[in-house]
Amino acid sequence: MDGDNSGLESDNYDWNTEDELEIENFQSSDLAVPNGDAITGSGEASSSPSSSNSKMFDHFVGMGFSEKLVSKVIQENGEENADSLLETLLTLSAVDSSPEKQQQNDLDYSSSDLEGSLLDDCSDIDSFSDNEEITKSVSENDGKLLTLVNMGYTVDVASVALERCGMNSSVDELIDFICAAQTAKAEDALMAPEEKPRCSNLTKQKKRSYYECEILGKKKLKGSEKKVFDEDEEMIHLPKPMVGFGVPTESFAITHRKLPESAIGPPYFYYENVALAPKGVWQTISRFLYDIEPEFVDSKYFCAAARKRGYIHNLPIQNRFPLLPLPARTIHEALPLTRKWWPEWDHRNKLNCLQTAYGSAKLTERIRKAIENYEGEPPPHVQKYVIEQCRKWNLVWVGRNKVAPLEPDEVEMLLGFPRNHTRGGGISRTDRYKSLGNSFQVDTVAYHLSVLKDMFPKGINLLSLFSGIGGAEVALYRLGIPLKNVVSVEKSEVNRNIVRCWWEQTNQKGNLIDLDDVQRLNGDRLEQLMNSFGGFDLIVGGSPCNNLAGSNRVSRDGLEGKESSLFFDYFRILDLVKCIMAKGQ
DNA sequence: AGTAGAATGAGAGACTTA
DNA sequence: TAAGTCTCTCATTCTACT
Repeated sequence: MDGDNSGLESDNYDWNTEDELEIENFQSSDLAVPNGDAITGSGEASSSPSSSNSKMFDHFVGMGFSEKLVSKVIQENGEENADSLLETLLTLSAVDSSPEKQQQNDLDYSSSDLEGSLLDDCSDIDSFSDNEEITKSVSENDGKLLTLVNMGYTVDVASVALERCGMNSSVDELIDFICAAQTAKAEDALMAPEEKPRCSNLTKQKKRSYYECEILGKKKLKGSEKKVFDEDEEMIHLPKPMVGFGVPTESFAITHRKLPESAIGPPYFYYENVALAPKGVWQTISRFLYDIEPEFVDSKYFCAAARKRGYIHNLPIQNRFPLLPLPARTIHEALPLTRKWWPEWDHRNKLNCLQTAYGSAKLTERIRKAIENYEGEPPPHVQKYVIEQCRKWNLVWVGRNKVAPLEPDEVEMLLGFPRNHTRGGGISRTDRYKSLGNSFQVDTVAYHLSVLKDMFPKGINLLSLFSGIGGAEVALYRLGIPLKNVVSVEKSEVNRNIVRCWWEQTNQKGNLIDLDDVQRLNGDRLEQLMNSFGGFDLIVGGSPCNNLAGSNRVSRDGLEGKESSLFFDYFRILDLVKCIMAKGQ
């Protein structure tokens, strides 16, 4: 430890939340949609001529233009050029929107409306990005209107916001206005008049718009303006060394931080994902999770294997303590039997990240043969090949010239789980590796959660989302924090069985409720559960990393990817719980 | 049907060198 | 300082085999 803590200072993060900047990025970029599909300029409408008419019509009506206006403009201009159609519609509607008419408009659209229009708008936005003249040709207010429409708001909504906030208002102010109106309306619809809790989702739609900006920003990276964009948009820098607010084995520690008002519990929450996500992902996650700075930690400071992860939580950070005994932190300590066979030319003392795939027996055989071709120490090129493969697949030495992948029980041990935690119950070896590879490093998580022990001597109620094999539950149990009621949501049946089995084996006194799908966990169900035991003390979850992880060559689509977009369900549920608990107070 | 083996790079940070 | 090199990454999918 060189005492260089600069990497941990707050200026190591760039929390540039300049709305205008992001909106600019948004405006001039291609569009992607939450399911991960990029929408190309051609658009669906033009790709299916048979339904072209109705689609173009529906497309603009769906954006909020009146049927009459759309019909008229299509009639006059044809439908070949969606860009010029939109321009005409925007110009006409801006002129047409009298204040009286706007006052009557209801600031009402559902999230599906937003998504729908976002989807539908793609071709237009893409084209706009290629045609700066169009943007320049409209007036300043038309530009703001266009920006809002591009972001998925209907023309009516955008017009009303512009009218109410005044022509000099910034786009950010306009978005704030729309968000506030939506929230007020949503609360009216959802809550009884006498009970309207102060709900943190006041900023939800705004945050959502940030998310959309992020998608666009990312797409832009792939374009010709990459360099400019990189310069303009400072990304989060990972701290070096990656020890978060502190780890037990290093002297450095930050013990105080100021959380944003909206971030403060109850409930406490704890979110986890891969540290090395595509650029912009952690900024988005952080913005959704109440602007809390992520704590990036490499579990190599806790055990013998690296695991670079980011954690966002609202837990206190002073008086943390580690699980005892402290785990072995070198390969030789963790796997003493390997020491005998470890060649001098293999200088590894830490394993790389324990992933879901593992080295094959055939590979280890090839390595053995490659080494056995030589007497004594193999030549440098062979050494290089062997070391390369060993690092790539986390192979360890188990005999003379013989390497092997870690056994599942060794992975369990390295990750802080009890031996045979994932064994049995009909799970295959491959699936054990997969479940373990997707799991928490228990010692790391427990260190962060340890502050709860004094606060909840009688135990906690836990909501565990994306539970996997129960890393959070195991961490809390090993900390000696009683688990009173645990609602565990996990899609994989074998994983649910593993947690259930562990629950029974450890003679838990509490109540375990397991559910299978976060997307089906709605407000009613949550309220019902929370009413039965009085709310959650802690909400833990590491949402899927499939579309964020560097190992994924096929679908590293970012936070809008098929699985990784489930992060938004984590946020949704967290926000719901906050609302319900606020209501109950 | 279930499992293991193998092929499939990009992206980004760390580090080195000119 | 800039460019080149090295290193690592909670994965996916197809094929062959039992």
